[in-house]
Amino acid sequence: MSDPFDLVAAGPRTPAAPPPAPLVRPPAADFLAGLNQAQAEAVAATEGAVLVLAGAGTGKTRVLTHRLAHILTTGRAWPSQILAVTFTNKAAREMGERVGRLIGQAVEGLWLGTFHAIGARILRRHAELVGLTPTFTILDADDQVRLLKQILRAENLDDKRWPARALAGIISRWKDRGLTPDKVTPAEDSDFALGKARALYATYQARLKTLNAADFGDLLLLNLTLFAAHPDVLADYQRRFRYLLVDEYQDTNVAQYLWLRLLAQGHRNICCVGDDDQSIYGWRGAEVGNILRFETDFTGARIVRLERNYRSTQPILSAASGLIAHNAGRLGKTLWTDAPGGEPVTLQAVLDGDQEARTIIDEVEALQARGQSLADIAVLVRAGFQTRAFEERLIQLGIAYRVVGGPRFYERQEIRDAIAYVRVLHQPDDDLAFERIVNLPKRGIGDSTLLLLHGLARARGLSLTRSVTLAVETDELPPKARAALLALRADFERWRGQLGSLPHAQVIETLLDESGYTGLWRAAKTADAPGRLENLRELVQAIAEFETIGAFLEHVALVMENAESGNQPKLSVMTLHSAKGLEFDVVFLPGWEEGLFPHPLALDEQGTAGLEEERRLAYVGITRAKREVHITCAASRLVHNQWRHNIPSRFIAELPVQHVLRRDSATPSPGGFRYRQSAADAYVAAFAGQGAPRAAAPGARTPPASPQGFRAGERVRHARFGDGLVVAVDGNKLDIAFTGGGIKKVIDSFVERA
DNA sequence: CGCGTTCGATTTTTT
DNA sequence: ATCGAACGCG
Repeated sequence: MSDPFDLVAAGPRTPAAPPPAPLVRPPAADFLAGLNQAQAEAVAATEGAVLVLAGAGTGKTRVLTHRLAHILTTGRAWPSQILAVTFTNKAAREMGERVGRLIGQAVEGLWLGTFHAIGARILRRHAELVGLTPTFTILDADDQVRLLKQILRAENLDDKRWPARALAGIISRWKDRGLTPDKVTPAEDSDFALGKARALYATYQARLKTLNAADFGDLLLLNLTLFAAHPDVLADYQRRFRYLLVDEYQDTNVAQYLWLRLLAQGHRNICCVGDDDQSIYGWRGAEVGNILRFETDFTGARIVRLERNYRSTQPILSAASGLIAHNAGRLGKTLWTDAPGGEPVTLQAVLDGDQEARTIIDEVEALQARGQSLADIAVLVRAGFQTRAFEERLIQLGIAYRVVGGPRFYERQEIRDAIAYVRVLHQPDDDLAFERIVNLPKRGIGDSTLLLLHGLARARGLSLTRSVTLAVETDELPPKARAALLALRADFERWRGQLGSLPHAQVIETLLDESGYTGLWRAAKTADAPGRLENLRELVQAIAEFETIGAFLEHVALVMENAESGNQPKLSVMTLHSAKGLEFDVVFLPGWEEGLFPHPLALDEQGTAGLEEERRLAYVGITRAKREVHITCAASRLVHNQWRHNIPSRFIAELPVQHVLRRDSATPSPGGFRYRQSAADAYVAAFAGQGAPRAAAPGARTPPASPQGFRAGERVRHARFGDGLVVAVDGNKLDIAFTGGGIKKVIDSFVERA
């Protein structure tokens, strides 16, 4: 059987071209200095395939940036010969800035960006080879769903029973796996619309092509199509990219993996950085398998482990390690730190969500009173709805906070509307954009007129804009609609005419005013209208910074982010997912209950993959903290206006008790409440954390040592089980979390210090 | 065609 | 509870 992943091994080796002269002349800074041994190894291993297993807080970004600087300043490659991919724009930006700072000058010409941005860049250069033009539109999730909804209706499928959203998800997952419609086998068809999903996918792709559009998944998938059909184009990129650098490799999906494999075949210098324990995006197509299989995928790959943690205290690391050790199939890393001391992770039971918010925010105030900046405190929740209780409390007390991961700038209604105008201006055939604005503000062009235009467009194989030109010549339209369309067409022609002579930003400002769109918000008396007008002004300002409207639209679709307002320190409230990659002094982890965390919808029917991903999420949460972690669970919670009663999360019981301090609520309260409070404490004690020392018993907290002197937190080696970390000590019996996975009880005389 | 009411759904998220 | 979409009436 041929191994589909044997591409690199089989590919011809590209002859090496002479290396360029060093970018920066001596004194070339030594980018290996100041790194620990593993970090230096990861930076110095420039040739061949390298996997850097970078545990949380082990200096991953440092390695990435130093590696880039090292390659550049030693003259191994020009910036334009390096491809560095990330998942988020933020990560790409930070990498670029930090490399620039290291080298002492901005690096020009680097292929540094997100998978999607780079995919789009390549695709635009060769668009016609995959049936698009270089100005193709990039559809976001919203456009995608609208389009699918139209297709479902056209197929007479009940879009209530078969929601377009769900279909969008199915198609995206297929694209994540690198599957074009013809490659989806009947067996893989979902039960969506009675097995019609494959056919719908094909229809959708055909529609995209006629719209001259690509969705996010296509940005990579069409690269694969392009490379498969045009080996010369691929060979060109393979020759170009001397060094490939990939961040967050554990989050790559199959399509991204295949893309990397193809591009890496030239010089075969690919360095992937990631952490299998922080893979939390399986539900959107990420394949942990990519990182687990790296050694077999890339022949002769070298693996470097970064395990020395510079972020957290030992109790925090031990708690996290003990928890994640319950996962099977890990590559295995054990984080450690030199830093002495540290507070145990605290665990507290509360009665309900409100009390949880009160308890946590009280603690935030106490921290603040001790001089702790709000900017270094975070509340990390499992699900979005949990943020509400905290927001209410924070508003009530007037504490500055920000909820990370709210609607993005370009997802706001007014911005999407305005951009739809710009899209029509830039590409008149953009039907989705046209539909959005044709009757906004109201011009008397309703569903019936639109339906007629659609019919005409389909019959003639034209775009909507073009069918408007035809329709206004006939008398099929109601006079009012006809006049409105004529006026709109004339408007667009006028604005387009201005593009030659006036700056685009000015044309777009005119467009928004003259179309009546700005007026819509000026007339609106809702509280958010001024803010929306402000956003529109910001948008126009943003346009001015781009050479072309095309470049601006690319930016909006792929890069644009929320403007962060104000620089006053704020408490961060966000989901565990958005917290990945961040760090805080103090981290609060509310909602550790069965029914919420692990989330029932994440637990798959069979197998433990879902549970393990939830556990990794918990691991990500704990490892965000530098100094303090506070976990809470509520006995009852009001969800969707219904009381739910939960037992504490199984993850609580999985924390090594030596590093957990159970805190009983000491809130002075009226009689009945007090009784119920102690009931909540007893409740937690009954289910979880039984062995954990209680805050009420001060002085009894010196970590016990085994007869051989082992203490929790120590790294040990066992002849049979390998390396591990002591997570608990009970007499001469040690609970050890082994690197290979699992916690085992071992007699202390069978292990030695590692 | 536009507005108002009713019904239904509600993990995690980037691009 | 709350938000969004869909349907039906004026």
